Amino acid sequence: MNLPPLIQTFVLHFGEMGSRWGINRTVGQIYALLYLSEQPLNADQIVEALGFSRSNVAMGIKELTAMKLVKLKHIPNDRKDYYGTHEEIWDIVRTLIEERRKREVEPTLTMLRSIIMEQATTPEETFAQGKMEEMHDLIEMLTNWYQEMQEMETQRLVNLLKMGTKIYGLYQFKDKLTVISGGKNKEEI
Amino acid sequence: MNLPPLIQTFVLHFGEMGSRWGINRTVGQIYALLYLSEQPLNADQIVEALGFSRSNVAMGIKELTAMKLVKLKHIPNDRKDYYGTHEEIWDIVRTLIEERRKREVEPTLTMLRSIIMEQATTPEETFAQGKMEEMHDLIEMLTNWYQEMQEMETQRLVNLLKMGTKIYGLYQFKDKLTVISGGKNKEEI
DNA sequence: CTGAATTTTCAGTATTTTCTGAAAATATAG
DNA sequence: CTATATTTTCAGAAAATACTGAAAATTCAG
Repeated sequence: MNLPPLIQTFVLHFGEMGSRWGINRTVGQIYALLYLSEQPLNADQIVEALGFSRSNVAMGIKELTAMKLVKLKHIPNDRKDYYGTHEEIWDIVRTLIEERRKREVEPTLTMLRSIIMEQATTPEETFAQGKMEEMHDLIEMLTNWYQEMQEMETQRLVNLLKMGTKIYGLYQFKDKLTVISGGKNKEEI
Repeated sequence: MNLPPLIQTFVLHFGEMGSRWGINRTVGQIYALLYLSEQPLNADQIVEALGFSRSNVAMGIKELTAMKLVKLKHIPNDRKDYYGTHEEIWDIVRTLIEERRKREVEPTLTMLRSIIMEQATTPEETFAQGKMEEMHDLIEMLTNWYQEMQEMETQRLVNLLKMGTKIYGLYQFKDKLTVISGGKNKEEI
């Protein structure tokens, strides 16, 4: 590995973190490198920077592409494939969450629903079903909430997050608010 | 493994999911089993239910205890150690997030801060620092937001989540709102 | 087409992680 | 204290995962 120390630290850290999140070290490092790079990089440049085998890099790129975290780009008059990340960081967050939702949350909800449907035959099973239903409802609530956030444009989302729980203060006044905001432009809140 | 099919499905699914989240299959299954169980279980009961070795179960319990997901309990007139999960599901969510924050988010923020402090010597490094700063600020914003949510009592949090983005409609009226909510009980929003 | 450049695949090897049995440590009843 | 019940540790075996080089497939300029 032959990188400016400042970049190397980040790349290594990201590799380690990746392995705690079901992403292997190689893949984490490749992603980190691309994230920090102003221009897209080709596979040989990645090999040069990180010191993995060419085939390992190919596999890493394949995985990142499947996760929609990395996009193939082309440079005029160059036959090589170049790869880059989303430039907007919020798009990265959205992609990450969306992919996990599809691959993990949805299958889990499906599994839970089908178990809840079954007829329990012992008190033990009845209790377990209750717990699973509770989990199902929680996951569904969080998913729905997230889905709404997903649809919001970034700037509004950021404002809302910065606002934090102060917004809850507003919620307490929602009834009063309906009154003044009423009339021609009355809005359902 | 010798479990009612309805419970077994959940336990196996949870084990697989665990491995995508940096938790090993055994640990995931032990947790799932304890989650579904009305009474706390001892290590032998877990061995019996899941078919792992006694030592593997001991290690799994140790890990879950370190993550604060499982608590040691005792049953009168029984020398054995029993283990159970939080009974309130929101406590589980809070614990999960809090532990990841401590183990992953905080070290990452520390690393990013220290890199951002360094003096860049090339345009490449300067660009990379900019990206790292962007990431730092994003993580910090999400963490702060989460921290506020963390402090909220569960029922309020649930209301807020169910409310979803509708709350954003209120935000648009916050200036008007200050007017009516003013007077003796004026509140800063 | 042809052939050079490039990417992808894959079988085998290396590494890492998980799991086990046996032994050590700890706790407690008598 | 002693004996027994129980939990924990840990070195090595087993399994899973990651990585490589070589070969196959694909792409595209001429």
